[in-house]
Amino acid sequence: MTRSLQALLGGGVLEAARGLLGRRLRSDIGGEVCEVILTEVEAYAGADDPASHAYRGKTPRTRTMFGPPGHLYVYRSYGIHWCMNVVTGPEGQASAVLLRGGFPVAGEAVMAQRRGRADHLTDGPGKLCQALGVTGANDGAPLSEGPVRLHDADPITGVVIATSRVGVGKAADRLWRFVLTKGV
DNA sequence: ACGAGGATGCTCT
DNA sequence: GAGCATCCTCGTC
Repeated sequence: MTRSLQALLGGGVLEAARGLLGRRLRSDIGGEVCEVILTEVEAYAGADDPASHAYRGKTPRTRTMFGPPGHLYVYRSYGIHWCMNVVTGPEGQASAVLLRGGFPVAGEAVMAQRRGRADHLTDGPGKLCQALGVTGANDGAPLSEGPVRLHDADPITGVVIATSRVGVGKAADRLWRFVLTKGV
């Protein structure tokens, strides 16, 4: 019996990030069901993390990160793309896990249509949101019962590699990007 | 396989 | 007005 998803997300952000790897993420949006297994995530520790959007306190954009764990924090990146996070830790503590990639296990045709190409469907945070149909409209949605859900089941296991976060200049010494690779 | 450069618009100072 | 938690295309090797 694995630790429940709810308990995992309510705890420390690094443990939550590692614990999200290998889990199923499903979207039911626009009448289409798509699902991936998460393979790449990054941890952002709110007030303790200069690289976090929430580092300088609560703003209109970051309000959902200060809310309860287990909800989506979706923001627009570089004016073009959507990126999604899973809010973690106790309410009031703005930590979150950025979902950067996965591999498709359902709805590949829909993902390809949304992406406008057949390859590189979910290997990047903006691509993952586009493939799953996630937009700012999903910001704040609970992952337990909304259009985007995390399965509370045993995750796929493998070798986890830790690196510095992508596109982040601040706190580059923190190896808070976690990638799930195939086990031997 | 890899790297450089441009597109694009919201957020906060 | 500066700075982005990015992606795509087109050039090299």
